[in-house]
Amino acid sequence: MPPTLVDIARETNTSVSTVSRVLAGGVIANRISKETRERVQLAATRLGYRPNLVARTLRTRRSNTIALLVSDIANPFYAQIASLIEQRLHQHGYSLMLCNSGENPTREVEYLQLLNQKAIDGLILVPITINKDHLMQQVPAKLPLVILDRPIPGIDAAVSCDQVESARLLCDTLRTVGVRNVGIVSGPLHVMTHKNRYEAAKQCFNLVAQHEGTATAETGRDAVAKLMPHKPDAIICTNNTLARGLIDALVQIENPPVIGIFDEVPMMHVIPIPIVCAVQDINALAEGCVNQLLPLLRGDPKPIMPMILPGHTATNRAFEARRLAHSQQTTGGESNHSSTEPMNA
Amino acid sequence: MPPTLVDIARETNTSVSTVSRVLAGGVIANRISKETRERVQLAATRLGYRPNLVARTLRTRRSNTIALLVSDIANPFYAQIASLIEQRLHQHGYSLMLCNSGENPTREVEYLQLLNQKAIDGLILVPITINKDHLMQQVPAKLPLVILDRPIPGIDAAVSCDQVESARLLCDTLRTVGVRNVGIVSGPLHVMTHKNRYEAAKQCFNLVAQHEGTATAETGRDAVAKLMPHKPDAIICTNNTLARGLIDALVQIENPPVIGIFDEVPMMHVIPIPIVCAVQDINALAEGCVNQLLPLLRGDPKPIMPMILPGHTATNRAFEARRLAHSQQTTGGESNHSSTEPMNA
DNA sequence: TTGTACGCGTTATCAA
DNA sequence: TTGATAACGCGTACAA
Repeated sequence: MPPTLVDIARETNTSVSTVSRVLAGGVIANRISKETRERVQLAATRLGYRPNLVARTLRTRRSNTIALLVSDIANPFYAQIASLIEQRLHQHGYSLMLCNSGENPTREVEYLQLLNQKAIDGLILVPITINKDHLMQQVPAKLPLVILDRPIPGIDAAVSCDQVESARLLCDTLRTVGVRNVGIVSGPLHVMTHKNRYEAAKQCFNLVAQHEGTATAETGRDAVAKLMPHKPDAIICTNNTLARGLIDALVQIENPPVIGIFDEVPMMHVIPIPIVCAVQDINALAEGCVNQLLPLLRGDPKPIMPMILPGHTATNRAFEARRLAHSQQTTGGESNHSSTEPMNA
Repeated sequence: MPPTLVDIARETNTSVSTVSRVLAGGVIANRISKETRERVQLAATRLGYRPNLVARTLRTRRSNTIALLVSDIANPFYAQIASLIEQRLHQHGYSLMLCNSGENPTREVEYLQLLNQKAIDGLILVPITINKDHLMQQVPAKLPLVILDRPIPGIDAAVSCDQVESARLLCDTLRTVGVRNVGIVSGPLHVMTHKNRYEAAKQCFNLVAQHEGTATAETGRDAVAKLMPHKPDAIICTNNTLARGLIDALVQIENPPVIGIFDEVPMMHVIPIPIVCAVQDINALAEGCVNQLLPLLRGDPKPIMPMILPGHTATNRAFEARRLAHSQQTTGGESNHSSTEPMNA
């Protein structure tokens, strides 16, 4: 059994409250005479005292724990975000409870219930189908909450990339190599993210074929057979998991189309197919989350604004080569594209 | 304020103990008269009662929470494992606390301390430098503990891949394309994993150059300049993060060497450089972890054995092409390599 | 400056 | 079959 306040009190001939006050530190500890204070501290370290955080939580209703509820932690995008968030939170004395909804609304609700029961202090949420009312019904209104990546209208603490701008950039970049007819492979269109991206892409080009399925690599792989007969100039994927499957199947095909991807795909530079991705600044997203959350945790009443990061695109080397070829082929010049920076692995 | 046992007791004219017993369910609930039992259950659902898990934990010393302490959750290898573990644990009613040591021993110890204080029920650990004694000093001896990926001598609950076998397979496969002189790029050699892999590779080939650094993509990138002048037949990386940097820098070079990687690298198939990886069966690792952990949590006294999964290698298409070319070039035949299965993205 | 006593919400023990 | 009561370990209002 680890030592408790009682043990220290007995050891030092004081009471639990005295010990508690000493170990609380700061101003409250200064109300204790220097002499007993030192005696208590000595005994505490000698006994190797560590406060029981469960008891403390029960008493204070604060667990120093934040929940991160994402749709898929296996997705490198969320994995990297999780890593950064964990680091920052740890610096501030918070632990991280990892919750994976797996795009499953039931699991999402289950986890939201748990938050109250476990006295979780705050939540960083990548929501699924949920709308604001439905969400607020599951979660105490006062819970510090930051929405990540998929903004929900009406919730102010949110950080995401400018989806419209991203889509526009992606399409513009595709057009620089003469893309007109596209195929789209998407995840389930009842998911906001997929739907928005799908619509955005559809609006910009002549849609010659599409393939919808679960947001898995398998769907991306299957799309090849379905889309290629329509000879698209480009294939657009509504997320990176789909893209990975697509690319994997596509690389065996001679003269593959250009690929446009919402989100980025690892090792892009090394892939011999022209690719352009709408990348998100993962560092800024994670940083933004934490910076929105911390004031809320403190009860800081300063008004919070949704944080919308600018969109970017990144192209790989094969795409740049294609672009060069295309610009020479058309007019022979005017190569004045705002050069997108290379993606860093 | 959410309703408590007291509220239900008042509402139903019973006592907290009765309510507690009813809601405990199972055999203990059957000792309550059917009539009051139903009355209590009705009130509970009507009030929307949810047990306060913090209070329960304080009383029972069980939090239904497992900690997963990994070296880097941003690494897709651990991210995938985390995802699978989370799913399985969630099925069994456990939550997951995500801890990232970031290969930093201090952070590791900090987190180990927290486990006691938070009444965490079990730990899945990817250890850093720690040896058994040092570890057991930080962690209560009775804590259900499974070591993942980096076995520690003397700890029985462990699941990992056969490192020796993996290394041998990797080297054998490299030799099938005539590799003799190698460069090695490694993470810090005081880390067990890197050291073991380094030694294994060194033993099999003629080492012409090496580069050691932090286990980052940057180190991999830097290695190119340092290793290439020695014209190695192959470059071996002691993990996937290093490999990603290396490949990224290498793809711009004409006539790149073969690459051997401990761990796998995403999108391998699509990369136009010959690659062979020692892959690990992520599903089996995660499954193994949970299967070792659950009996320990139940206090099941059945003896646990370290679980060592067989090693595998995977090659990409470029490697297979090289292999074909090589076998034709040498003797013109005897192409009887146990064909390694293609990697699935 | 210090100590006493209560409450956080549960589970568990002991009587009735 | 039930209820009163004591923990679990901590923080804190109130008293001294």
